[in-house]
Amino acid sequence: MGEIGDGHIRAKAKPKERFQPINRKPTMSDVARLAGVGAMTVSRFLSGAVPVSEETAKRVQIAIEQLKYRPNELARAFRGQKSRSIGVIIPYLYDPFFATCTHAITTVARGNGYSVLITTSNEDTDTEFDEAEHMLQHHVDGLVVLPARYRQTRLTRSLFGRTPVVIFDRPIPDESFDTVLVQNTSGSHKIVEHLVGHGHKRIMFLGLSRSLFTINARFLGYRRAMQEAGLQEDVFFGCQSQEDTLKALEERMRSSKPPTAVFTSNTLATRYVMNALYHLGLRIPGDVALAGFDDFDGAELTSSPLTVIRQPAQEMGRVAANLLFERITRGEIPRTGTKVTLPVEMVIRRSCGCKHRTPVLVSA
Amino acid sequence: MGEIGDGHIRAKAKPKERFQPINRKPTMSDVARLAGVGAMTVSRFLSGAVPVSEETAKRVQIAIEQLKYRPNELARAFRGQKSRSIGVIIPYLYDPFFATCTHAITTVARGNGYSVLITTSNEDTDTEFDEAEHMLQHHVDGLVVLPARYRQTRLTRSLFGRTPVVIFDRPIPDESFDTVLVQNTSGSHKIVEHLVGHGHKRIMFLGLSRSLFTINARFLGYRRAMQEAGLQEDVFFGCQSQEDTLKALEERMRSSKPPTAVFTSNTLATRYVMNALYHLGLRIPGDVALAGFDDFDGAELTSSPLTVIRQPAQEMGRVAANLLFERITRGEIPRTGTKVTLPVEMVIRRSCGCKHRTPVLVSA
DNA sequence: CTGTTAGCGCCTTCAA
DNA sequence: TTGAAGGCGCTAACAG
Repeated sequence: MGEIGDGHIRAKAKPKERFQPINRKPTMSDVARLAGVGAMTVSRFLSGAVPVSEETAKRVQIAIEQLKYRPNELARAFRGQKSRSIGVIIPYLYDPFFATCTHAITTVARGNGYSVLITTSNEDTDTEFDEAEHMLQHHVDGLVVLPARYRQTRLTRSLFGRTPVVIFDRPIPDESFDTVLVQNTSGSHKIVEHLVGHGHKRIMFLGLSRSLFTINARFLGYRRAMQEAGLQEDVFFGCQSQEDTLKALEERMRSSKPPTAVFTSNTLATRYVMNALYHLGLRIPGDVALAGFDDFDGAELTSSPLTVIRQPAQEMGRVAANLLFERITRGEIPRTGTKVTLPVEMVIRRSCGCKHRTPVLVSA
Repeated sequence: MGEIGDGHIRAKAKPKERFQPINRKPTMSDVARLAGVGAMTVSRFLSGAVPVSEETAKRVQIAIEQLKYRPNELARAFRGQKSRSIGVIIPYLYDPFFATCTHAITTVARGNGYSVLITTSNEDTDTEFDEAEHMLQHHVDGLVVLPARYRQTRLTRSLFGRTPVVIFDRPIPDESFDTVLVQNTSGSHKIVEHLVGHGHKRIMFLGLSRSLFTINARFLGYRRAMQEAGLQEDVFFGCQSQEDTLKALEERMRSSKPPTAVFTSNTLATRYVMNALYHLGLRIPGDVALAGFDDFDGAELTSSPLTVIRQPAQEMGRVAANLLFERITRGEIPRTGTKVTLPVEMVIRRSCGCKHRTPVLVSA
């Protein structure tokens, strides 16, 4: 008793009701009552934007601590019509490349005082659509989407209304979205050129499917490099599984003109090919040289450290997030989205035939 | 004109205001007005819990589609005092193990109609604390936390109040939290036993620091296995970097009684050791056998496919999320949390000296 | 089966 | 510098 604010309990409060009724989180007016001020004063104290007298501030501060008051972000978001959260939709979280991008996004978001709502589409366009809906219902202030690749995307500008969206890693037809990509084509062009430089004439390309944007773009780089060198293409699409890859590779290697070098267009294909080569008893780079698109943890530990094109995953995430926050801040949706294409690097190790003991980086 | 509901526009509506005023997302009452019903009818139609006449339902349905109405989850959450979202705090998203766990958590969450708010602590206890605060302000209905390991944790039951929390992978002192772990000790015991079975007498242990729960637990498994075999320990803590690891390993390998086998207690140590051995010109398993805790993508591609203990990352995530949702549903916070310890598997490849061409799984 | 009222916690607006 | 009123969109509780 005798506490500051004692006399300010509203008359209509039931006798048993103390400052912090059990089982209910303290609200701003609880704090206000305890501090003997109006709720608005507490609000202003919290926002810091409007001056509050020192004396009052102290009382409010004490009340907040006493009640362990935490502002209700839900109410804030509801009231303010903005949630201060962004959504991220990616195919899989366990893909190291996606995870790294996402990590960068969350870091930027934190820097802007934003929360990140995350979900996975499992590469399914329907799931992706549903999750986008879900995020919009949650009134995220913006979205970063790494679109699922199978079937036709269902993401359109009209779905998102005035909510900014940044499309990531794989473009979608709608021109109005901001998009962040990497140099898929010139990267693979560079690395195939490197293989050509080693004197290879028969360089095989392996990939999952030409219907995938990134894979196709990488294929085009390979094609261009081969054409420029006056060499004949040797292409296999269909690295669905270890078995398919092995079968395809075995057939080619047993042919009269087997490839002397192989270029794999993503990590999975690289893995499959390495296993297949091991299975076939072929040494890298002695029997076949190997180079791949996309670096991965452990690429330096393989029997022959891999030469690869490295994508700037962190940078991609950062750029995408910054682009998004710019849009959120500006509040305007462009008719034509910004397209950013980030450079990649070639990491020269030994699988291509180079002799370096340590990796060499080359911008591509 | 003549449209159903035309006559129901409230008189007080300004003349220019049509059903969907530009630049404002449609609300439930917009829908209600257009359908010529009360807002509650729309609410009930949406919830599906209370019957609505077929005729009315149709009108509401049409109005919803016409306005492209989307329920405002923010308002729902605010109103209902629950956000239908859970929070996940992990050290790094780009750690494949963490990412895989998180993926499983998001999958379970989606199954329950929940959203996932995710953030990273960067292994910093202060960041972790702040982020936990932040999530609580967002009124998440529950949290899964993979605690940062350095310094003392600042997470306590009182911080979270009545919000359920599941602690993950690394326990913290507070007994009241539900916790999901794996068999760190018995897993490493098993794999060291396996090395002993190969006839090794001098088996070295390498790890980052004994102050880390998981590393210490794995060390204890090593210690027990060595004691049981009557062998002498050979331990190095301090695999901070490639250099430190190389230095320590080099010294031991040049000694009069060099280890004939090495057990590494996490992926990073494994990587460092592999690089170091390569650098020292030692072959695996010819010169030194190697076995590690924690499997990783590509472990089968290394010059000598690695024998490892595999943690059930997906399963861990699933179990943790399910535990959390049980608590959320029940709504009661236990005095003493449930402790779940999941089994691990030994994946026998060739780095230990086994001759299998394909991996062999052994429960540990 | 349907409508009305009230209020969740906060902050904008207005008044003192 | 401070307070009071009102309403964001939704739904529980209570009529009808």
